[in-house]
Amino acid sequence: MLRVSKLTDYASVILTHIAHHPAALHTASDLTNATGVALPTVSKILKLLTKKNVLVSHRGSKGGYALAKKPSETNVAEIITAIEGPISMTECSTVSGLCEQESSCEIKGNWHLINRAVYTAIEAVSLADMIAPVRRQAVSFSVPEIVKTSDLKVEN
Amino acid sequence: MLRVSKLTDYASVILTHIAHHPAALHTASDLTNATGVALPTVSKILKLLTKKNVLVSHRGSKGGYALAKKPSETNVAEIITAIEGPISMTECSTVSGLCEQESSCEIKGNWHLINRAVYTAIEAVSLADMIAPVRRQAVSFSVPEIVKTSDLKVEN
DNA sequence: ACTATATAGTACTAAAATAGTCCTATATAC
DNA sequence: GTATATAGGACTATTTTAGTACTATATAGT
Repeated sequence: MLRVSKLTDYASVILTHIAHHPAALHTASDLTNATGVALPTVSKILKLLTKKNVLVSHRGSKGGYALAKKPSETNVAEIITAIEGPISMTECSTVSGLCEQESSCEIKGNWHLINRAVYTAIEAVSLADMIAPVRRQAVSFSVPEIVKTSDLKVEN
Repeated sequence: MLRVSKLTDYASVILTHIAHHPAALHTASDLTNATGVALPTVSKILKLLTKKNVLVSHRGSKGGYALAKKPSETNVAEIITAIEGPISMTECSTVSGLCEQESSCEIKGNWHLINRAVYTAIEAVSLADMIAPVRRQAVSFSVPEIVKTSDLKVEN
C-alpha cells in the first residue's frame, strides 16, 4: 500500500493548523487541543520537524513552535523526509549491501528512476497547496525517461 | 520512508526474470533457483500476481507460470497493487471512517490529489521499462493542479 | 536569583503490520 | 493411477511503527 505513516499524516494535520495561524507561536499542548492528536505524539512530531528545519522552536516560558519558512516554501517531500527519513521505494536504493541479490540485481537502476519520478511529484506540492481549496488543472514537469511519452495518459 | 514492501521488491525481481524468458513456463522452484528468494515466498508472490492477472498459471505436471500480457503492457502500479493492495498515501484516502479527525480534515482532498500524482508516475512505468538499460530524458505528463508550474524543477 | 513554563534528547514499551511457513485440496501430463 | 505443480487458507515469527516516560536545558517574568 505505498503509503505514508500515521505520524506523517498527523504531521500534515499539525502543519496545516499552524499554517492557518502563521503569526502565533504554538505550544505542543495548544496543538493537541486543536488537532486531537495525543500530546506525547504531537511533541515527538514537533521535535522531528524542528530538527529538519520545517519548524523553528522557542524554548522557555511563552515559547512554542512556528513555521521556519513560508507555506509556499515548504514541500511535502520535506515533511515526509523529516518524519520517516529518506524517501525510497526499495531498500537497496538508499543503502548498499542489505540485499543478497544486489550484485545480480539488474533492476536497481530503474527502481532508482521510479523513486525520482515519485519524489519529483511530491516535491512539487507545497504546504500552501495543502491548505488551498482543491482544484485541478494540467501542468507539466520532467521525469526520468523510463516514463515514456507513449505510456502517458492525461486524466484531467 | 515512502517505500514498497520486500515482497513487492521480490516480485519485481521474479517478474524481471520471467520477462527475460517469455517463451517458457516457469515453476515456483525454477524461480527460486533463478532468484534466490525462498520457495514459500516465491509461491506466495506468484499466487498474488496470478490472482490480479499479471501472470497466468498452468496447473499439473509441466505446469508453471507465464506473463499474462506483454512486458510493455504490465505497469509498476499493477504490480504494487497486486502485492500490497490499493495504493494510497493516507488511510482515509481509501477507506472512510477510520480517521477520528475525518470530518474536520481539510487536507484530505489534497492528499488524494498527491496520490494521483504518485500513481500517475508509477503507472507510466512498464515491466518492459524495468528490464531496459537505464537511460533518461525529459518528457511531460499531466498531474493535478496542486502541483504548480512555478514549483517545478527540471532535473535532467 | 528563583520559579514556572516550555522545548530537547533519549530510552523504552506496546501494538500493528509484514514476512515467511506449512498444510490440504485440486488440476494436468504421461 | 501417479507424479508434479498450482490454489487457497491458516498460522507464526519478525520487524516496524506508534506511543510513552523521563531527564536535561532554555527563557520570561517577578
